[in-house]
Formats: sequence, C-alpha cells, structure tokens
Amino acid sequence: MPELIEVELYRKSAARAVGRTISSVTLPNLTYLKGTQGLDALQSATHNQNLNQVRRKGKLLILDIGDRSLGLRFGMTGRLVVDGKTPIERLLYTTPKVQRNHIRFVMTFAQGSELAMVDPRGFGNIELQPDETKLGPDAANISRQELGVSLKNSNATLKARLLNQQKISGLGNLLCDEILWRAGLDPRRPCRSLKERELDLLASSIKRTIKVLTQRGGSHVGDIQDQRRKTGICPKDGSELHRCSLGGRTTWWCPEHQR
DNA sequence: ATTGTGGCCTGCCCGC
DNA sequence: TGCGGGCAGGCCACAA
Repeated sequence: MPELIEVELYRKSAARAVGRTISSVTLPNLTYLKGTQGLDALQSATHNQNLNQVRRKGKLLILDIGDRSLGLRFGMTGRLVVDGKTPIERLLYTTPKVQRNHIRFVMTFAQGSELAMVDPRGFGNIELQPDETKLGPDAANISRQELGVSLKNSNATLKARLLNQQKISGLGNLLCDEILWRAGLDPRRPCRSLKERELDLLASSIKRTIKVLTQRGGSHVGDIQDQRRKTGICPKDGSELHRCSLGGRTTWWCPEHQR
C-alpha cells in the first residue's frame, strides 16, 4: 500500500544516492520491466551514468539518470532499500522479511552500495522514460482550482475519481477513505453533484490529511484505519461504518456524517 | 469516450 | 491441527 506518503519517504531515502555513478542494474525477472524499452536499452541508459536527481509524482518515483529517466512503481507491497536501509520496515498487507526472490531490481553504484526494490507480490514495475503526463496533479500540491478541473463533469463516484491517477495522482485506498471521512463527504456521490463549498472542503481535507498522516508516519495511521472492519465504529459520532466496493476497492464510510 | 470489473500475485487470517 | 478459501489493494486490460 505505498501511497504518496510512503513514496515520498522513498524519495528522501533515494536522495542520499544522488551524485553517484551507476555501474550496473540487475533485474531478476524481466516482467518487472514495463514499457517499450527492453533490458538492453535500460542497461545502456544507466551504465556509467550519474544519478542526477530523484523526483516523485503521485506514487511514481522518478530517477533522473544522465539524460534519461527511470520510473519506479511500488504496487502494493514494494519497498525501497538504499544502502541496506529501508525507510519503512512494516508495510501493511505484506511481510517485513526480505526474501531473495522478492528482490526485483538492484542498482549498483561505482561508489559502492546499492539501491534496490523488494516487492513480494510483484505488482510494482520499473519503466524507462515513463510518461509523466499520464499522471494528474500530485495530491500533495493540488490547488483548489485543479481539483475542480479533475472532478468536474464526471459521473464517476467521488471515491473512484480520487483513485484515478490520471485525474489526481498519489492517493490510494486508505488515504481516500480517510480524506472523505474527514471532509464529511459520501464516497458514492457522483463527482458532478459536488457544490463549490464541498469542493473547498475536499481540497482542504486532502491537504490536511496528507499533512497529518505524514507527521504520523504513513497512509495507514488515519483515524478510521482501525475501524475499517466489520462492526467498525465512526470515531466522530459512534455510528457503525458502512462498507461497499467503489472503484474496485473496499470502501468504508460513516452513514451519519458523510453526506 | 467514460465507467466498471476481473485478474495479476503473495501472505495472512479465519473457519471447518 | 492443518488446510483452503477469502481478502488485502495498485494498476492494467478489457467489457459494457
């Protein structure tokens, strides 16, 4: 469940390797390489090149290498390990143990040490020159006006739209539920039904929730996280939370105050 | 075009 | 006790 908050931690962790020279990359399973460029292209694009910068857009971590870019996607269970350290030991829905066959990608530096991706379920991938324009504005920086554009004229449910990385990037299932719970908005609402005042609320809830959960240390430490289960109770008003599937993801919300 | 669904894959938990 | 089914959710291919 690496969402924007976790990937931002990965970015900071990877930043320690900026300025190093890449001596080799290892990809135990070729299916982990996504896109049109093959292994040869990846190797020649990285060999003896410098890691110039590390950026993030949504859940995509971007390594600028020489004059190329390499995108890292972590799927549900992907962790970044830099110089043998990972900023997140415990990830929801997966084990903290590092198994050899879960190592999906290793970048070795001439200066020593390495940057690696560990991903038990293998839903993540890497891609040379990922198309960053496919991603909507980053949720951590999205403006009120951009949010309006992302949601307007859509019949999709609010929840599904917030999960759509092309419209707004970086939010995953847990963050979405927390954001909507805090904003008091029903996740099943069609986007186009939102009033201006409600969009204001949503925009500030996105900002606030990301800030608070970043301080707490992850997407999984929201106020309703412990209640995302059968007979879970709304921490605000004590109502029993409802559950349904929206955008293909399990959604929990409070029928009392989320309207 | 837009929106919804299923499947990828592994590990954990629950019930029989 | 041990096993198997269900579930977790990021993302893509595909369906309606």
